[in-house]
Amino acid sequence: MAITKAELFDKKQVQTAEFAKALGHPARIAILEILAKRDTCICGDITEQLPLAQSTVSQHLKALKSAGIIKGEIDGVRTCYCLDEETISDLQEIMKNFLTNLSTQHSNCC
Amino acid sequence: MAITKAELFDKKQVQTAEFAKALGHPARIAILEILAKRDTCICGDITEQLPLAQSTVSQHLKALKSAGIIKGEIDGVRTCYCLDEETISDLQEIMKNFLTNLSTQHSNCC
DNA sequence: ATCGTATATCGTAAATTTACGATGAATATA
DNA sequence: TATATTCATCGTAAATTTACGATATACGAT
Repeated sequence: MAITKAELFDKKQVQTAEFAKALGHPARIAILEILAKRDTCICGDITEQLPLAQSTVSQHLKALKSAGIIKGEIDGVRTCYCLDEETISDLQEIMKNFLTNLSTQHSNCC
Repeated sequence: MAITKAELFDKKQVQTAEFAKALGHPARIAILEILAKRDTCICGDITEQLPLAQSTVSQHLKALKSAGIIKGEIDGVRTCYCLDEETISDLQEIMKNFLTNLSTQHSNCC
């Protein structure tokens, strides 16, 4: 079962894992980089820049959105996507903390 | 198909996503934290500290190992796991770069 | 040589992910 | 109003992930 026993872990651990998971696909990394390159919101042209079908891109966008990393606003026919700076700050903080905790000490190992 | 069209993306993007994916489960986050808490290597007691079966923990360890984030050395009957400081440095660098690139500028959005 | 312990691997089941085409809903344009 | 465009969602298929128990392997201890 791909049931993740998330409830058996720390809230913090679950949150860290969820953010990491949201970044766990090259298409989503690429989407975030595309959004970052712009100083304005972006609509449909995301799909054109990726080697994936429109519906697939839409799915990845949904994943990023439900992780809170991007925002999407409807603007007429189009949907306007951009980064959610606030969540990205959190993400940055969480990852930094997690990773620096990993990298302190550890001398007499393997 | 869960076939990730990884070859269609940047090497850097694929690497970033792979690292993120390796961190994308609370059990793996927990394992890394357990390993970090020790200044010595750790063997079997990892399983005892997690709400998962031994075989499942072994699978997660394997995932972390093949991402290069931990090392495992056989020591008699037991296997001794510890963090791979070098990869963690890389990981830190990669994540920092990626995330700070996301968080620069972006004013006139949504 | 046998027994017990530690850990990896195998087999399996269920859920999830990734991907695509087709369809639907909403809006802009002719 | 009819048509075209944009994007989300549905249906579906295949691969992967997560999880477990059972088994295999390898070593240490008796």
